[in-house]
Amino acid sequence: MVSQVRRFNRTVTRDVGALNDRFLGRDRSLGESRVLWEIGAGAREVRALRNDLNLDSGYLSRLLRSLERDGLVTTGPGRADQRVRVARLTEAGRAERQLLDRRSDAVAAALLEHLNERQRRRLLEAMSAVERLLTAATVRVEPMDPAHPHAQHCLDAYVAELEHRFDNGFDPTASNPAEAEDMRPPAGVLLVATLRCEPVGCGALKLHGTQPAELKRMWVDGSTRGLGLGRRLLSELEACARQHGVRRLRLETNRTLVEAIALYRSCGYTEVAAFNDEPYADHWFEKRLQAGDPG
Amino acid sequence: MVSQVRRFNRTVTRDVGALNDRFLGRDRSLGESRVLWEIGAGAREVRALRNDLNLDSGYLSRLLRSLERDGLVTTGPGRADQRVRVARLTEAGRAERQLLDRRSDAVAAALLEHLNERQRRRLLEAMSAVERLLTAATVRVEPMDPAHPHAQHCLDAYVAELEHRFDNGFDPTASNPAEAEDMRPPAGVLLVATLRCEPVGCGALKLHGTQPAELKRMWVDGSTRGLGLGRRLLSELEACARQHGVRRLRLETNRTLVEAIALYRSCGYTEVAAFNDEPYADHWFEKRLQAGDPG
DNA sequence: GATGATCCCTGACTAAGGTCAGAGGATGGA
DNA sequence: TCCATCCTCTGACCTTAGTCAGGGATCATC
Repeated sequence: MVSQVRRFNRTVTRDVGALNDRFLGRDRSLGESRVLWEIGAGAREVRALRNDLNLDSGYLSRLLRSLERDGLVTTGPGRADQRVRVARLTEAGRAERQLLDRRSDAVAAALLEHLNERQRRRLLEAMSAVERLLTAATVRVEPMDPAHPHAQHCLDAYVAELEHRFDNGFDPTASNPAEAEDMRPPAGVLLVATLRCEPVGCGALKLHGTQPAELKRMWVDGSTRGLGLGRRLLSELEACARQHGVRRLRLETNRTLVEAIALYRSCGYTEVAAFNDEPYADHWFEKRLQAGDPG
Repeated sequence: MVSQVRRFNRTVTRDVGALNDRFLGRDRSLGESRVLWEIGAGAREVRALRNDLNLDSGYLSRLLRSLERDGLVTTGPGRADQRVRVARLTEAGRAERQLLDRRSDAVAAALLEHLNERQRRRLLEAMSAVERLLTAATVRVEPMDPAHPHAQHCLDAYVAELEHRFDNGFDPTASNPAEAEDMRPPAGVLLVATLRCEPVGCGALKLHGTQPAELKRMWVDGSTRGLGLGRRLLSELEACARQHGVRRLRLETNRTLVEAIALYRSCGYTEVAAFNDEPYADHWFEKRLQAGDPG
C-alpha cells in the first residue's frame, strides 16, 4: 500500500511536477511569480501575502520592491490602518499574470493531448478521486474547547444551517440545550475537523454518567461533503465515548436532515421511540457500543 | 478539462508535495540526499550518478566531498578504468539512506492513516490509474531512422520477442523482408515510441505506391503494455498512411500474438485471405482508410 | 612514446531563497 | 500625551544550487 503511494509520488512529481508553478515564470524567479499570482486581480494586504505564501517579511518586501521596479506592482498604505501596506497589480502586472495562467493551461492541455477520449475521461475521473481522497486524508479531527474561534464558527454554522433547512426555522433557545459547558470535559467533548487550518465540521458528545451519552451538533461544511467526514466524526466520537465507558449512544434528529439520517442508519444506529421532548426532533436513534470495537 | 487537471496539480503539490524528497533529508541538503539515495546499496560510478541526476560535474564532485567529510560515502578508482571514480556508501551512509526510506514510508502511511478501508482501496486504485495514464501521456511517438540506436533496440527486441513466442522460433531471414531501406522515407516510415528518453515501442509502414501499404514491426515493450500504446502507434501509422494517400492497409500476423490480433480487430481491421506467402503468418488483416478520418 | 580524449577535481563566480536584527512610522490604549 | 505594539522596510549575512574554465591523471590509438 505504502509503496503504491510512493510510486504515485514519484510519477506525479516527475511528470506533473514539470507543470508546477516552477517553470511557468519566464525570466521571473519562482518567488516573484508566486507573489504576482497571489496578489490576484484586486488589492492584497502585504501581511496577507506574507501569511499565505509563508514568506519572511524582509524577503517579501524585497520581492515586492523588485516587482515594483519592473512596473508590475504598486504598493500603497492601507485605508483603515496605515501601517499595513496594500499591493495591487499594474496593467502590465495583470498581463504578466494572465500569461502565467495561459502557460499553466497550455501545460495541462499538453498532458491530455496524446490520450484518446476514453483515456482522458478515465484520467480526469481518477484525478478527481485522488484529489477528493487526499483532501479527506488531510482533514484533522481533534477535541477543541467550545470557546475556540474554530469551534464557535462550526457551532454558529450548525445553527444557521438548521435555521435554513428546518421547515419552520430553528431557535436554539427553544431546543434542548447543548451549552459550552456540556461539551467541555469532563461533562462532554467537542471534536472539530479542520482542513488546512480551516474549520470544516464538528460533532459533540454529552456524557450522562452511566446513562446513555448523547450525540449533538453534528455538522459538516458544504464544501467538504462527500469526503466521508461525517462518518469519520461519528466514528471518532464513538471511540471517545467508549473510552469514557459509555455503552449506549443516543441522538435525535429532524426529518429534513436526510443525509444525516442515512449516515446514522448506515453506521449501525437503529430508530427508537422518543426518549426526550426535543421539539425539533422527528427521529430518535440509538446504538449499543461494543467495548472491544476498534476506534 | 484543463481546469480539472490544474486543480489536481494544486491539490497534489500541496498535499503530496510535502512528501516529496524535498523534506525527507534531515539537516542534509536536497542535493546530498539525492546523491545518497542514488548511490544505492552497491557501488556506483560517478559518471553514472552525474548522468542520472543530471548534475554538473563540478557540483557533483563537491557534493561527494561533502558526503565524504560526513563519513557517509567513500570514493575510489574504478577497477577497469582508473579515470572513472566509484562511490559507495559507508555503514553510516547506508543507515542514513535507510532512514530516508523509512521517513518516506512514514509520510506515505500517514496519508492513508485517516481513511477507512474502502477509501484506501479507492485511493490506491485511482492513484494507480493516474500513474498509468500520466505515463501514457508522456510517451512520445516520432518517426525515426531505422539506423538510430533507439530504433535498432526496438527492432532487435521485436525479433527477440517473436523468437521467444512463436512455436518454432523466428528467423528474420526466412521471413518476408522488412529492411531498413523499406522503413525509410520515401519507401516507408518507422515510428518509435519513447518514454523518458527510453525506447518502448515501434511500428513501421511499408508503402507500395498505389497498392495497399503494409504494417510491419509492431512492438510494445513489456513494461509499458496496457497503456494503450499499441493503439496509439497504430493510429499514428494510419494517419501517416493517409498523408501518403494510402487507401488500404494490410498486415499479417502469427496466431500466438493474441493481444495484437485483438488490437487489430478492435481498431477496425478485418481478417482477409492470405495476400502473401509469409511463412510465419496465420492471419491476414486489412483496413480501408477513410480519407477524412481524424488522425 | 606522443597525442588527443576522457574523467574528475578545484577555484571562481552567480542567482535564488531565506533568516535575523534593528530602524522607523503608525496605531491603540492607558 | 506617552508608551508598547504592530507593520514594513533595509542591511547584513548565510546556504543551496548551479555554471564555467582550466588542470592533472589516465586511457586509447597511432
